[in-house]
Amino acid sequence: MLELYGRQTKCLVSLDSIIFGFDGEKLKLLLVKRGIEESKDIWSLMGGWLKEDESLDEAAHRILKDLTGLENIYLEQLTSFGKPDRDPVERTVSITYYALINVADYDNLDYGDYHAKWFDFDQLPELLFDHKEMVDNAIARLRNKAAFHPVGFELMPEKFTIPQLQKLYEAIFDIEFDKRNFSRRILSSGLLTKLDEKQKGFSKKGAFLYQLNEAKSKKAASSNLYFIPSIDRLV
Amino acid sequence: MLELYGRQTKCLVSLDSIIFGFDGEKLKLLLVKRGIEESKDIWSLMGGWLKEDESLDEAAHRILKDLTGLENIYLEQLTSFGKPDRDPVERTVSITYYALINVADYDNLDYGDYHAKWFDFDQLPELLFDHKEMVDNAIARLRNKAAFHPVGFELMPEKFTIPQLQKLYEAIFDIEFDKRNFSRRILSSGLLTKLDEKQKGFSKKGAFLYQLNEAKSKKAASSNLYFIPSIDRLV
DNA sequence: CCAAAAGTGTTGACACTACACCCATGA
DNA sequence: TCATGGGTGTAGTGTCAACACTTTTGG
Repeated sequence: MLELYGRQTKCLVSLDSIIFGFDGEKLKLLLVKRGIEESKDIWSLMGGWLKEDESLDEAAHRILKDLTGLENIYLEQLTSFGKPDRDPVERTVSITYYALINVADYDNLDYGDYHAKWFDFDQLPELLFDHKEMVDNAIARLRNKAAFHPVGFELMPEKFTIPQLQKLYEAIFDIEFDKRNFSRRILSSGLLTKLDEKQKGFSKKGAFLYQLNEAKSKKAASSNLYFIPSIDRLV
Repeated sequence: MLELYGRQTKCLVSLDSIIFGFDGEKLKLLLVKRGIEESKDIWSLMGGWLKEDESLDEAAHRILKDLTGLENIYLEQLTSFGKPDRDPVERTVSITYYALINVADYDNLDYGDYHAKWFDFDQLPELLFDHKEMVDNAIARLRNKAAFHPVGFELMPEKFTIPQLQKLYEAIFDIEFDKRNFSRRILSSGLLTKLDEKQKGFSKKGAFLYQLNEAKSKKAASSNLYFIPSIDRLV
């Protein structure tokens, strides 16, 4: 180390979480209204300050819970942002996290004073500070991850249909897939268990419901076989 | 945001860089001896504190230069580490960076008082704090990246042979490749220009030297085609 | 002349893309 | 009965892994 601890400048550290959701049709992003003086009408990521005795992961979880009530979400760390003037009020280093959740499981979000709200990912409002850059970074990482790992299931309800899953991947990558190739690929992964039920109310024929095979998907999460065909050059 | 800026705790922020090197035979890691009171004999990553008016990237570059003299290195941000007790002296959040350089280009490193030294990657000494964890994280990222992008060339000298490049990839992944498949894959990428010279002094026959085709490799760096065969399940 | 490393081609298996028609049902 | 979305199969192509022998030359 170059210098002693004593004379170093300290700095605010914040955690900002990018929460992706899926409602069966479109990719969504969760945002809150920041409750402080200026920028009252600007939407923002779920952000807050790192406290004395918590780790980064713990802080990100605590902040998310305080702002939205969401608990036990799998958050993954992304990039740190630290330009000296990124927060005009005071210098802050911000570390981003992201998560994928199923919108239907968490639709009661008007929690506290923060008015968390789901936005269509392709119609985001203006965002605070450099939060747009954080979101761009996160979607890139999500695409990359989704191309090689079966992360999509985290966004689905417990029981889901293949066409629903396809819609999700189409939303993530913003392209369309051939449904024959898509279902072949997904089913051949062996991660899904076909149920004896069909989805009601959406299509007339009804699509079979599937469920994630937990045991197999644990294994698959750690490997890096690529998961979605014709994606390798898009990530 | 949950609370106002004023009453938040500030925190030391440090940058730690993991510098990988290759000497034609083995994968190397650059370490320095930390010059402060306790842990005098512990090797450490290139670390230092974030200052008032610099961005994270700028700080990482400055620190690397101060400790080793290395300049104009391409550093890429990795993960942040922030357990409350990770640095026993005082709470510090550390953001890691990594770089790939050719050992031969930077062998005059006994710079200042820091005694930067290259270690064989498979024979690292005990490291400071959680630096071992940082290194594990970085090698995983390097493998992932190297499997899909032609990053290996950054570690090679300007002119190099295919067998040398193969040794590098074998060092990174710690496995062996079939040399026919390896050279076919590398050459078919079109990134290399064959020179009219052979390497002298190593083998009796001598291997042809190649050079990176800069124009093509710029393009390839941004795409995500996977680069090294039979690697997809290893990353 | 021999040891040591360089260089080179083929084949079988598998995986991907492209593509079109029938099925089941609710309205 | 018809409109809507669900479900399925194949042929062609390309890419990957596996595999062994010849070449060059310094000692």
